[in-house]
Amino acid sequence: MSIRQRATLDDVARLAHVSPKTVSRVFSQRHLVSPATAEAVLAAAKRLKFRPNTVARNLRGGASNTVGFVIGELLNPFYSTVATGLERVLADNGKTLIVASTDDTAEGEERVADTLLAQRVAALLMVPVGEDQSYLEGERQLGCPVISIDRPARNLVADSVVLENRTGAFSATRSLMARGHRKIAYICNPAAVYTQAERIQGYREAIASGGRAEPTPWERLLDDPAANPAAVVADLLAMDDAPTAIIAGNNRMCIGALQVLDSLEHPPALIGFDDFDTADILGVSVVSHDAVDMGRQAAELALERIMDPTGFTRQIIIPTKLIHRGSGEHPPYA
Amino acid sequence: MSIRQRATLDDVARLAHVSPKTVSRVFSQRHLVSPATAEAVLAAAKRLKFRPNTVARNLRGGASNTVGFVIGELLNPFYSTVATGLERVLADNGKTLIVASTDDTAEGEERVADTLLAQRVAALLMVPVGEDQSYLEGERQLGCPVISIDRPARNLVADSVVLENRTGAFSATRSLMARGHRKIAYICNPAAVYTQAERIQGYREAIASGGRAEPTPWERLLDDPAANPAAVVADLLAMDDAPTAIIAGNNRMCIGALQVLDSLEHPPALIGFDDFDTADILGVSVVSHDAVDMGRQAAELALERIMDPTGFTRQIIIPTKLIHRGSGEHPPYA
DNA sequence: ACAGTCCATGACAACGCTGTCTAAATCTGT
DNA sequence: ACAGATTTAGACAGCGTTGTCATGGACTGT
Repeated sequence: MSIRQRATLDDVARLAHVSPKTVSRVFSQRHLVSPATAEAVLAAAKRLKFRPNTVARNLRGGASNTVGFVIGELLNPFYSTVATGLERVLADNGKTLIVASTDDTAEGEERVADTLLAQRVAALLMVPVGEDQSYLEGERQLGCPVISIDRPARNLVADSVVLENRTGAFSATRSLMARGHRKIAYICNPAAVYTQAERIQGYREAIASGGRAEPTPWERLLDDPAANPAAVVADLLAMDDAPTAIIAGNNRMCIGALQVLDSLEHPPALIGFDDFDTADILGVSVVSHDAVDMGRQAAELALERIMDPTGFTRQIIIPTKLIHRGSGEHPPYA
Repeated sequence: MSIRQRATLDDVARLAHVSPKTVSRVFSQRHLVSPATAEAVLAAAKRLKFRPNTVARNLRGGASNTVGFVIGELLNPFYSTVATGLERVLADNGKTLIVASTDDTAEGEERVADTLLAQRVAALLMVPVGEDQSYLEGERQLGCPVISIDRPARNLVADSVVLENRTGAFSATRSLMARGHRKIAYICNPAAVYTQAERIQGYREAIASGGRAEPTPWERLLDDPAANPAAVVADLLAMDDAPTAIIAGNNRMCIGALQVLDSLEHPPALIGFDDFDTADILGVSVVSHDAVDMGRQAAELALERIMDPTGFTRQIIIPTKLIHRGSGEHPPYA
């Protein structure tokens, strides 16, 4: 249980009878050291269980090998999937990923961003929650690139990686229309976020392309986190003029809808947004996307900006794809 | 696009006409500074957009506010759920979480552990993959606590947080037996990991308690990552003496089993291990656990060890709970 | 044999911050 | 009004590393 002292460059240097700088070179620019010396240094380092201190290294070099990811909640599979993609690319480039979650509040976002910036992350990746990211503008000017994921940052010059939401919703809606559906519901909660706004727009564009100009009476754009998805769907189906098809704007609504539809003999068609584990078993058609790839692209964008913080910002759009599994392909039972 | 210089303590000190140390105090021991001075310093800091550098602070203090988590793959919901619990507790205690994944290989594990240790994490949490973690013994003696999650570390003195695997499997098996099942299968892949070994033992103990001494003919303990879960289940049910109930040792096997059982008129009873998103909709009974809590407890253990690296190591056991949802409660159709 | 190169190594300061010690100014009680 | 305690602030060094520059010896070509 004895706690020994951690060996430093100087300790190794002393043992190997060389200068600290030579030891430093062995661990970072080996080619500048003669093989014999290097070997002696390595032997000494091994004996002392020496391990270079990245933190000190970065302090001196002014660099940083960490990248911060500000996330709503790691529990949400979407975030953790994106984080997977990030981590893979970053690890391949010698960077480590620091994850911090915001509890999905704007204050939380600012607080954790602050913590990460104090750690001098080389770049800040985030899924913005708040309405305004202008508080990061200073840091960006100080050379810390900000990459916004899933939704664009507001009031801030930042690169972003987003989904092809509108097209995804458009094609889901069109697919239902092509099968004869005219009364197509769109349900989501919360609705007041970028992704839903985009999806709703895609949905409406598709409906409009079929001749209907005004918003449909089957839209349920909620903003109450406590709303019960199943109840919303049940209400919808109890209407006089009930929809024959439902598009669920996100996973939670989709699973809520499933709970209701399960017990129906002639359930309405259902298309979800965002794929989930058992969707194929359940035969649920969804508008899917590759969240790992989203993370990957975001990380690559970050690495690029770390190299060159100047230059125009970019927006990368990740494609979505309608996957037919049955639930979205049956015609209206009317 | 101009990149300004980042302000340091000294810059702020100069602007506020005080010594750097005073500025330092304002940001860490405010009560030792007179209110007037503090205010002046804060004003100067604000004007310069100064942000204390945690890295430099830690370098001097010899401490660290980061904790590393070595993980197989963030994509796996179990890992990301544990990470959630970790992150919550760590954030509450002013620490940030660095996540690094190993691709589930022993070499990967050693490599990323090395990277994290070079970052001087205050503690190393890990889900061990390799057969031997003795390579960490040196670091532990150097004062970096190691906490092993989900499985105990091998050849290393380390605290650990594991599930009540054996009891979970035992009670699942007994529950099936109580409903009249005598031919109970246990399927898992891979089988050569601690958690499965424990679960299998619990299963066998339960079977033995019913009178059967030797291993059952319905065990399918695979170790081929490429094995198709559905095919294994189909084979099992095609036996002359087919089982009337199945216990799936993990999520993947459980979902595989579902795919087969779905099409059967009289499916065998099924109990899975580890809960999943749509298990309630699908009516799948499972032995469940609270992975967030696992993370939480691991983090608390880590914090405790950071405070006091000496002292006896502990093993925390997280309870498992059998959740009845239907699939595991029907009697044998024989 | 001699200037001009090249190579291996080292001395020194600095990265941004804080622990430790010291000094001066202010306050306390009598 | 004075010793002693307390408050406030600064000087200095050092955390573990590396950038920069300097040094000395071994090479090259003529």
